[in-house]
Amino acid sequence: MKNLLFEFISKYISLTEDEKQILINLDIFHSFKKGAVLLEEGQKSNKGYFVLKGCIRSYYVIDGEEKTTAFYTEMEGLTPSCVLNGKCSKNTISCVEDSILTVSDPNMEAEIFQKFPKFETMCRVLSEEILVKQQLDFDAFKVSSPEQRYLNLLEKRPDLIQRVPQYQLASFLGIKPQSLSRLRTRVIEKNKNSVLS
Amino acid sequence: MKNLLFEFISKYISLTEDEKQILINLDIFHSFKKGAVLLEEGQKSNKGYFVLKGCIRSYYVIDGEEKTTAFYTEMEGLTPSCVLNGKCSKNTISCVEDSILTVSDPNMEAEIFQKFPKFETMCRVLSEEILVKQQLDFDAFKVSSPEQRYLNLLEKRPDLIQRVPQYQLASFLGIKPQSLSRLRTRVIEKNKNSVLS
DNA sequence: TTGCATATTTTATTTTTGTTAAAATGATTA
DNA sequence: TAATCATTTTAACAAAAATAAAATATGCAA
Repeated sequence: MKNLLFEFISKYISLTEDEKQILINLDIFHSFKKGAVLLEEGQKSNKGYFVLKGCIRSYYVIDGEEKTTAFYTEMEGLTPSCVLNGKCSKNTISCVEDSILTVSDPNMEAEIFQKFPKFETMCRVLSEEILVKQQLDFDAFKVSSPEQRYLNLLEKRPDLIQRVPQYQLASFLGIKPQSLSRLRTRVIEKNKNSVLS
Repeated sequence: MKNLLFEFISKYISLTEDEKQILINLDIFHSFKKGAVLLEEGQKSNKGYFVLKGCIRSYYVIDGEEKTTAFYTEMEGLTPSCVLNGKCSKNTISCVEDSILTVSDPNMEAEIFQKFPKFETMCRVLSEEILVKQQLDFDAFKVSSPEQRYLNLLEKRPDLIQRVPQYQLASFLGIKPQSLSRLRTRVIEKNKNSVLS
């Protein structure tokens, strides 16, 4: 598991064995069972997560209904908003599958950044990359119809459609589960026709 | 104008006069006329922008129609995706108003980061803050109806509704100009009733 | 200033999604 | 296995958005 993390880090900076050992000594690797709650609505937390294996999701409960807004899978990281703004969380973070995650907090980061400035450089670069990626995702969401969003998801993250229940995908796509069900039959119908012709 | 920038920076780090002078010497302050294009679709660029005064927007041209996805106003910054991924830009960045911006590129950043590591810390923190803020915006967008999005914009960025043509706001809200027009009359109608009762 | 061209907003018709309710299917476990 | 709970599908109807077309506003040149 550790190697997954170091392989990922190696894309940005190179670490000596000593540096790796220091990271390991921070005891950041943790396993969670499917359904485990990492952050509960109304609570505060200073923990950030990085997915080595598995899948976690963020959701809000609005008028008694779960609204899923994000999924994080292998090699994706998440810092809940409450870590930075100190407010109570409006959303819940939980594991969709059994997962292996790294867990860290600002104190640990400060310690590492002080010891290895290149680690802060990596985090800056990573953060900027993710920001750009998310901006593109947001753009695509805005300019697309629900059907286009579904087709786009099918292309870009086909695994999610397998790993995650449809009613969670629906709010992730900004629509209701019933609409997603309808939309899918429509898409399948169209494909039939285009294959025939 | 310079003071606006230094005031902003002072929220994150403190700069000596020498450090400020070095920043000024980089010649990052530039004025642009309304309509000026900062980045054109299909082009590459390594320039990032920070708005000191004015307003710039990002838009895509899809099937001959402009789809506005973002506005940046005072004290907001933008790094186009092509700066990081090196690909041709899919969107256009242009000035909605006469604007005063800082313009920078990765080389300039590298130079500053090397001279003042605290500057890189600021950029990391800023980037993480913006990332969290954008995630919250994206979440709110997903769980809201167009009408709720409009009301939310009215509350959070009322200036935009004054500064920007309605058809640009529409795609920013993920709908067509026609729908926004109808939606507004609906909202006004509701307000009438609630004022009467 | 008028008149024209373009930009922007509004108004009708069609399509899609939301809503509510219920049924069908699938998974879990007592 | 039956019983329960979770998830997906289907149906009917209301509401909202997309599409298409018209109306209005704006900027600019003669």
